[in-house]
Amino acid sequence: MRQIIEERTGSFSRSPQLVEAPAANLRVAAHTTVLHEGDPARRIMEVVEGAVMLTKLLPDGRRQVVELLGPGDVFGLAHDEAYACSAETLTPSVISTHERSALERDPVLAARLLRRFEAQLCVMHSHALVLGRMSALERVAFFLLRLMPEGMVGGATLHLSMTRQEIADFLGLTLETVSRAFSELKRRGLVALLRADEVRIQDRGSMRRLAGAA
Amino acid sequence: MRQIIEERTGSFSRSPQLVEAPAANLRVAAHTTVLHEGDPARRIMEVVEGAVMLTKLLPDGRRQVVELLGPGDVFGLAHDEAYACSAETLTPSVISTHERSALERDPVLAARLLRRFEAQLCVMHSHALVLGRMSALERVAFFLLRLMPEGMVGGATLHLSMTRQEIADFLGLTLETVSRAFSELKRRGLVALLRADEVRIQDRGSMRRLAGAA
DNA sequence: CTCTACCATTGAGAAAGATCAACGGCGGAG
DNA sequence: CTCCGCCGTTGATCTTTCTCAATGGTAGAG
Repeated sequence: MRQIIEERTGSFSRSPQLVEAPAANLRVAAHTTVLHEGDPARRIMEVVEGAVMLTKLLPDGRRQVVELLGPGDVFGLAHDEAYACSAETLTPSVISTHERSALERDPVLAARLLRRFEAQLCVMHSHALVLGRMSALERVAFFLLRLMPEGMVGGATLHLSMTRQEIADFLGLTLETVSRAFSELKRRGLVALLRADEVRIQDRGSMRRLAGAA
Repeated sequence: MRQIIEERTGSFSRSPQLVEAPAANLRVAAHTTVLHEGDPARRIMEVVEGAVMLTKLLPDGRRQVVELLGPGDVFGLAHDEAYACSAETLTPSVISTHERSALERDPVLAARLLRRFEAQLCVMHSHALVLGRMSALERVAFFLLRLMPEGMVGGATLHLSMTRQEIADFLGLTLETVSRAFSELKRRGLVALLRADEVRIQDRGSMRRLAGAA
């Protein structure tokens, strides 16, 4: 896996204190595992460009995609010195990495991470509501609204860079249930499927109602 | 609700910069709603003593307990200037509150919050795995292990300060399913129920296996 | 151009959990 | 002390989602 295409020292978050804790920018292909759950947690990372998913596994192989990340989001968090999640790119991405020790030395970095952690924690709270209390159809509606930037015009079509299995692992469903939910949304006219991975939201109002005011 | 019993200016995190952003410690009775989802987010809070649960509601009344907090944990997070969750005490608690602006002025506070956010984000990742991929029995086992401090001796009994409904709302189940799971764990000898809210873990190994190495 | 993965869709049957309902116990109010 | 109300338990049934299985589409390799 780890098909890191390019690595260069970062022009990102450079500051006088950072002499021995350099930031590095990685350019990574799609479908690359950037880090592994359980590995020693040496660095903390930010998505600069692209999309990354964080996953956790149960011993028997059940998988949960715990978070979907875009530009600005932070990952590589540690519990007991080990990464709590694996991270895999969904699209070609640029990732900025920092020594963990830089957190104590670089207040600008620390402040940015603090703001971002707060945002990501709020998103996780919403996701808990989705996973704990929403039906399959509601989950898929929520997922599509979350991907579709608010200001996006009605005509624009959304490209999904996830398979049905990945969406299912994110929403706590099976791939068949996700597929059925897509078909149901299409049948109700809330959504148009140009291709399996090309979606247009037709009736945003009904989608929002389904997703519980997302 | 809001039965605040006592308020006093905090001896907590006092620092020279904090002249106009004082910390305040609140002493709060059990079963008190400390803040409401949607209210303007003016302050950020830390649990000093006691236990707090964060909840979110869907428009039709379905509820999810998104996080359980103990001493050191932070809440009062905001999305768009409004609290993302309601917060309710489970036991009599002491809560320290800070102006949000203190975050920019008090680096000690900011550093503490950064560490805590990272820990809470990791816990939320685990919880997503629980909600998305675990069976009812596994969820309840996970819940009990999470409450039972690691070092706790076999003989010690755990007091649950949550009703079956609250546990269900935390685990994404119904209260009946939670009750059945407790009975099943008892029947299998993994747990002893002295009273409905008094539990002893009898077979920690089997519990850990059920909970997927929690 | 064709073949071949892989991915998505759809259907039928099974299982887990939700819902509806009745009963029992414990604790606080009077 | 007794009553009443809330909470928990258990049972029966129903719904949703999972599981298993077959079929169809699409994109990349040869």
